[in-house]
Amino acid sequence: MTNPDEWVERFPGLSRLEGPIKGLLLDRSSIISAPEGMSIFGPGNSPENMLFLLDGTVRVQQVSETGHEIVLYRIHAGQSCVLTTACLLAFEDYSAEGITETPVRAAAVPRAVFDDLIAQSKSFRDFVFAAFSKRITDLFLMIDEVAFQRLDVRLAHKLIELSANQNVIITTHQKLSVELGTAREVISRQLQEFQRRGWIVQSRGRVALIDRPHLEQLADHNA
Amino acid sequence: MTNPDEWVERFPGLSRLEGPIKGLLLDRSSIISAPEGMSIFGPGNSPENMLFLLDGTVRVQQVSETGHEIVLYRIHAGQSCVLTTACLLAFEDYSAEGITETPVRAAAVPRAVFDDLIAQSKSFRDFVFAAFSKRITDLFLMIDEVAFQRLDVRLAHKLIELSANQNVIITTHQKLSVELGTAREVISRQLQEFQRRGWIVQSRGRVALIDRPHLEQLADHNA
DNA sequence: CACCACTTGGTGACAATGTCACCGACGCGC
DNA sequence: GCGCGTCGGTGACATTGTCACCAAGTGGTG
Repeated sequence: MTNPDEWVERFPGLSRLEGPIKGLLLDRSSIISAPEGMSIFGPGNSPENMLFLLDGTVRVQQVSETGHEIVLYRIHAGQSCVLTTACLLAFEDYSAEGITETPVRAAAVPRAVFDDLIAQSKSFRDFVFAAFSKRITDLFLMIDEVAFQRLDVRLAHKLIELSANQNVIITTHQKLSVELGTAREVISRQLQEFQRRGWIVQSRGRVALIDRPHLEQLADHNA
Repeated sequence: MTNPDEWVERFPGLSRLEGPIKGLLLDRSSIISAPEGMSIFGPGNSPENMLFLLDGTVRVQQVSETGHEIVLYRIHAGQSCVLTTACLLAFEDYSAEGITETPVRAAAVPRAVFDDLIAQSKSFRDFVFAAFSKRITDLFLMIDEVAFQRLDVRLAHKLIELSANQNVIITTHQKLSVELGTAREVISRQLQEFQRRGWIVQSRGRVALIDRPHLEQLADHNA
């Protein structure tokens, strides 16, 4: 029941669950996999199950009526898609979409089991509400950024976030513009400016971070 | 237990609750009031209770580190502050604030009772999750608007929303700029343009809608 | 009433960002 | 090689944000 090999133990928020609850979760869930670049939920594709991500990341993005795209957030290993799933169930016609950014493994929990868990376990309730709360406060922050933050600051921030200990980012100007909800030309100009200052070096489909301290200083500017 | 005078009956999402659950909710909650213009939650002011709004509206807005403000959403009679409260409890240091826009009456439910209700009633769970989901999808839409929608379209939309069957809106350019997360000067210019077109008439602290059809047409443009 | 402080709104110059049309360079399959 | 799609660059222009400043209204006070 508390076998340390089970996936539940690797979830920071779930390892503290009561023993029988863990058993229920393990018995009634199944492990699924998906390759990179696959849409796991989106318009006309509501999943039947609540997903708990074991490995990989899922990018959640949105396409507006004007044709513009923007990345809303990412779901990483150890987090759940519960809120996005819940939104899909509640409002069939919303436009967000979840796409695997890497090969992904996840535990799928049927809705009925999910509801049982909520009813029976305070720890599980706390986990779910914490996830909702975190997501909502993150969305508040994102609104603030999109509305008020300068683009050079946001871009520097995003470069550092995407680099994740590497000094080279494999991406295109187009993809970066979707990350920030702006136009490709704007990204091109900003990256040119960063390169002129000697902070980065660009090549086709690639950005190399040369002067991380300066980028971080700009990124922290009023953030 | 199902007395039609009780406040629960006036909540679209709660009137279908099981009888004993209604009783618990009624017995363990208390009715509170607040005057207009009061901050009912915000930084350094976490409420002890979950609130269910009986009368009035609460405006939730945010102040960024740059000093800019933006209105995130409103809570109307028949809705709950649950998610905002949950966020406050989970993340003490977030910057959103709830302000009464009218005199307000609300039912206050202690956290422990709230947790009991979640555990015991599927209907109550559905109510709470629907509220969370609606809020999150609304925030998605807001991000889309802030990032991609033209300001004239957003302003026309906001004027119609704020007018609510009246043809006169009592507000200032400053307040409108906070609604849309932009600058006062920008609002002034747009309203001048609307007035030049004969759609509105401005006076100090007041906007009169003259040509609602044209405003609506602009507001629906790509939305 | 005069005086003062504050709010509200107007204005022009300029910066930052978004939009559009177009171009050349690169990579890939044939 | 050739064609074709992706990637990035560029200039002109529109929209929006920022800043400094001003003028008119509003309300309080002596």
